[in-house]
Amino acid sequence: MTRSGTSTEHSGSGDLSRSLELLWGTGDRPGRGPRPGLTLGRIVAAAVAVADAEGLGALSMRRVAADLGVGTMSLYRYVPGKAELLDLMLDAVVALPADGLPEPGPDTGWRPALEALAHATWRLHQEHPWLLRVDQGRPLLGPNALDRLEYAVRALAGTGLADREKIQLLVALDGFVTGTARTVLNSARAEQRTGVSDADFRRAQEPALGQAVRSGRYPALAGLDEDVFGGAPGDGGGSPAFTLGLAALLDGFAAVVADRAATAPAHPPEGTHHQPPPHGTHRAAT
Amino acid sequence: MTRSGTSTEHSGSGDLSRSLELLWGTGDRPGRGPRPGLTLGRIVAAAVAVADAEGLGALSMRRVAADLGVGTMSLYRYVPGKAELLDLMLDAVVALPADGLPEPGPDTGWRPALEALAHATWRLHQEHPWLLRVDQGRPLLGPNALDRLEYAVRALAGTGLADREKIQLLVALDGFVTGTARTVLNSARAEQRTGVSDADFRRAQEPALGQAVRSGRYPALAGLDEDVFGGAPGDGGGSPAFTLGLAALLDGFAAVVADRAATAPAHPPEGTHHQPPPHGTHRAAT
DNA sequence: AAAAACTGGGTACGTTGTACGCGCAAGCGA
DNA sequence: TCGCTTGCGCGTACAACGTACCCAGTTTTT
Repeated sequence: MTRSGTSTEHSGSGDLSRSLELLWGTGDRPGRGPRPGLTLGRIVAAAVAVADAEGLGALSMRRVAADLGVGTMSLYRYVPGKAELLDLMLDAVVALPADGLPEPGPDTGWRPALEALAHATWRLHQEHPWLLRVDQGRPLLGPNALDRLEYAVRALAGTGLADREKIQLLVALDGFVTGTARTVLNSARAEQRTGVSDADFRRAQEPALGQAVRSGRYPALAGLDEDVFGGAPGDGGGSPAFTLGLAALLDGFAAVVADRAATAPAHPPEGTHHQPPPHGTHRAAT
Repeated sequence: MTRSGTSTEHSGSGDLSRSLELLWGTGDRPGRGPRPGLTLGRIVAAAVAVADAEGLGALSMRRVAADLGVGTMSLYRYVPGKAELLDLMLDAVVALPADGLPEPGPDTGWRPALEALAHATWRLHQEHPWLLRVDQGRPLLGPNALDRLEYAVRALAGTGLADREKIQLLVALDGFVTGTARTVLNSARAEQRTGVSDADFRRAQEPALGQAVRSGRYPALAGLDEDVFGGAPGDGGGSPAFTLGLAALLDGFAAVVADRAATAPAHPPEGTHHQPPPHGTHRAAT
């Protein structure tokens, strides 16, 4: 991998430090040769536009170059390869919504903040359905991804949770959102790609499934109402499964938070600023 | 798509009924020409073996054919294309574990059953890390997938939930499991593919992240303990985030179940067999 | 024996990511 | 001012992919 000609479909290939350099963009022009005719930003934006409009399948280096009116290989002056381009696309797109999320102060609790974040993430995946199809090696933390993380951690600041628990909780929440989003997006994409609607699809399966169910091997399924799988999958505020699951998950989190607050009441859920522990146990996050 | 030569990376291409036919295998030999030298099962098994051992990237029609000692194009006598092969691989692999899951009788509740199912699904993804990388169009329900669904629905039989709610709950649960699995698998795969360990990775990010955090833009992150992201990700019983999230989610489900049991007490959580409603409202699931 | 139906698979095409290297432009030291 | 160095734009070439097409060979039916 990474060695011979064709290889990559994944993000995050070899040169990690190079990726980070691009992500955090020092952007120091050495000023010797001719002035570059392109910018990283333009390339990433063009790539995102292609993916948004026609899906990841249509995203090729040739295509991006053509859209920018340059030769294919010119892109490689700015980006080491497609993998790194995907990393950049990811961070470009995960910026928090401009209209803002409710600021999780000590007055408002963690829950509305996390709920808003979950909905924002859900919307993010609806708007960029290719996000979950990127063969992401490891989430390269760029500025925008850090913004998101910062917001999420800030939301949990007032709780008595240990730092490690906070991260685990956030990973679980993100996993839930992306997992359910994946399900809904797969259906939506299949529908638009094959022209077969969800209902048509179930109708087509009916002969085979009907026979299977009637075989007696699936008694519980046989007892279900007819159209249990129907019901407005991806609209507005998220699918019903998303709504139901999110509420349940946050309820569960609330129990954990209440428990930690009870056993270690040094951290009242309502407090102005705090966290002046002895000293020295804090430092930069990695 | 599906029209010109190269196209597919997704599962579930055009001919849906053909896929179903393969999945449910009528297997009627017309008996005229020479006897086939291969079987669908052998092809699918070989393909799964390749994917398990070397990942989806190594899975090509040429490779599978070579492993079976036949010409590449011979495979197309058995399978319409790679997309359908992937569908078959999926259903082949999602069979419930042979050692069984706790049978959700009226005596034992729904929770241990769903918990066991969630862990089984988690393990499934650990054993076949390529599963979540398949560009699945729509989950083609094969016999094994139906087994899984049957088990899950049976688990919820005793609860007072509406059928639609049961499905939503199960979709949410599956979304959570696959979502968190994806996170863990991405890390693991990145580590093995690039040779950069998780710890190395964080060390490599440290210069960029450290500077970013020290910039003051991320106060909440700056306040975190050092190694919050560490801690045995993918071992044994699931990652810490998975464990924590699953418990929380099931707690939340429990509240929903309790609520439904309270408002419609016609369905006691403990009951022998039941569900003889007037009649006619039931029929096959689709 | 001839015909029909089927299997095996070689060849060829279009598409992908990208290694390599050439020609040229812009700034620096002399 | 000259030329050297550095970097830009990009044409060509290659290996890998999925698979359309088609011919040769084998088995069964008539």
